Amino acid sequence: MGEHILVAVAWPYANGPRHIGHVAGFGVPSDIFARYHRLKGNYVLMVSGTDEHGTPITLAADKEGVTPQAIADRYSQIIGDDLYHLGLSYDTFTRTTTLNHYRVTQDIFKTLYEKGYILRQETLGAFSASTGRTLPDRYIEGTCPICGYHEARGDQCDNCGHQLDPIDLINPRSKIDGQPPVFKETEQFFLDLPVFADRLQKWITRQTHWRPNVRSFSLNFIKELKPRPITRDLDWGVPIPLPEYAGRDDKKIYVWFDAVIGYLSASIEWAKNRGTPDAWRDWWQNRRARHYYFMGKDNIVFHSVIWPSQLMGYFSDGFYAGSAAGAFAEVPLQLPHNIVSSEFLTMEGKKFSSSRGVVIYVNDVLSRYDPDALRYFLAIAGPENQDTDFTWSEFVRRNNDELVATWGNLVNRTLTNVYKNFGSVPAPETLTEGDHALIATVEGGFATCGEAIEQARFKSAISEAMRLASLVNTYLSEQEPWKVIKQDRARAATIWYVALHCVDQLKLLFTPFLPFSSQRLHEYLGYDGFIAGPLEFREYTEEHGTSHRVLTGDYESWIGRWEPSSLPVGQPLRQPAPLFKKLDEQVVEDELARLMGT
RNA sequence: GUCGGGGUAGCUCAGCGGUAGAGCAAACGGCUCAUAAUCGUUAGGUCGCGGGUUCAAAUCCCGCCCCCGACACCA
Repeated sequence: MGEHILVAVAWPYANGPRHIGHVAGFGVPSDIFARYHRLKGNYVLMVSGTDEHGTPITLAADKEGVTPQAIADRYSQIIGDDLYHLGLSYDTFTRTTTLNHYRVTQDIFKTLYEKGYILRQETLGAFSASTGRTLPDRYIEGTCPICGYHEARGDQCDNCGHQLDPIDLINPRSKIDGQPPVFKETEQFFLDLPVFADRLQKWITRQTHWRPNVRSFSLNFIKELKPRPITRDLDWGVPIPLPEYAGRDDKKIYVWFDAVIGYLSASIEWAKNRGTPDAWRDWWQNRRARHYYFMGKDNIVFHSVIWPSQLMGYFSDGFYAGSAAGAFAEVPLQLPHNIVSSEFLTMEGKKFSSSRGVVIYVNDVLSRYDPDALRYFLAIAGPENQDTDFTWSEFVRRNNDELVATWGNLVNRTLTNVYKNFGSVPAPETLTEGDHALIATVEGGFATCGEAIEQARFKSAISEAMRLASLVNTYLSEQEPWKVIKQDRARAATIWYVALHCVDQLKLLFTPFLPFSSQRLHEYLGYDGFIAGPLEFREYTEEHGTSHRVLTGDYESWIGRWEPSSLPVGQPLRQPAPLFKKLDEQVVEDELARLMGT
């Protein structure tokens, strides 16, 4: 009786390695959510990929004298590796430069165009004198016509704060090569957002389960909708699928229009790769499916307004949705059920900034620390409701004083005692009232933590699991089974059985957050099989001959369930080892020195 | 500038109309099975500033200060 849950995760932009702020905002939260729903027995489809079009990638390519594709290839590889090492369990993590993605994007563009939702309009654009490419407003600087500030940007003056138009700048010049930009008339395509305004307004008004800031912000945004340009004068992007643009390389679909389509195209790719090409419809053309989108606060409206408009316009038409048969026929593509946006992570009190060296890359952290240590920090101290600060001393403290001391130590003291004294799960005698009470409280975590995760309150969920772990520590301190065993071996066996049973429950409660250590614990407890198994990369070749790598996993074979488990009495334990590593205080200094050095 | 979010104990954060909360840090005590881990007790805040509404405000309203984001061609 599982539900169909689409977990749609923001697409990291492939112009560099990603820092921990990115995975804090949407990576770890979305993975917690997906893993939880799989344990619940729901049908989860978790998709994302690298976003590989747009101006910044072309600039990086120019700078290095390579092709945009080469830049995208390099960083797609690095970003995919990061997500793999962090254990983010995508069903499909692909890329926007696949043939499949181009086809889906073009079908949506073409369908919206034919249905009259895309307008054509002449606009005045700024172009680089040297390359002829579009110069985005923010890449133009000049003197502010209002305050005279010499380094005002084309979109805004940082000195007086006024919004500007690049044509108004005095002595405008390109930030890239210093040349004055060339202004000329150029045709662009616009998504006619105002025609969706009424439907958007009614739809969003009904979404009372959205976080209040997302909902009110979106409602406010749609009060002043204007047609939005969805093409750019660039040679890097998805080609415009109209006859008059066939073979032309000067105008492409805008990166934001195609990036959100990735949620759909990746789902279609997943189904195809799996050999069940229509399976994506179970999520996208199933009125009971629920779609959850995870992203940073900077791109709420792309998910709450613009992407829904694209979906409303496409509806049940076009090549993909329109080819549905049977129960899926005429069913429109489903709109988001919830938009889970995060705030931002800062670093030692400052905004992350790659160019200024204020940055901690994911691969850098994972080369020295366990993924669960980072996942723990991001889950319990991440920017869920407000900006939060990452500091190395806080990272070390959370790891040592909370993860290691409370949960790691509970597991370690329990396993080493039982392994040494009994070797297998000891048979309990009659449980006392207190024993039953503790078990009931810990098992209550499936309801309380589960409810918090469903509401995307991840900090609250993992805090509750930690609280339950410390209750078991208290229980052991009070019961003192290491003393009891000297007089009453049967009672000591019972106490250790109770503790071990609780550890077995906590293992499951922690699985969405700390999959690597929960899997190890699962094995120490003598179980076989995966509750959180390995992820894998698979290579897929498309019709035109190029291949790309997809991050995925065999999640259907995992065996954990989000419900109390019964540890079999007599099950032999395996030789235990500490679940987590305690970090030396020295790492704080070392890491800070490393930051200064970069 | 306009709109939205945030400013709560030394630190990181929760609470968001009804006698100020958690974790860590601090002080004291217990335990010694466990990665010198753990358990208990105590201490610690005029909840950014100034007004207002209310029997009652961290919580609602108004103004101000500071931080963050959006404001359409950066993603």
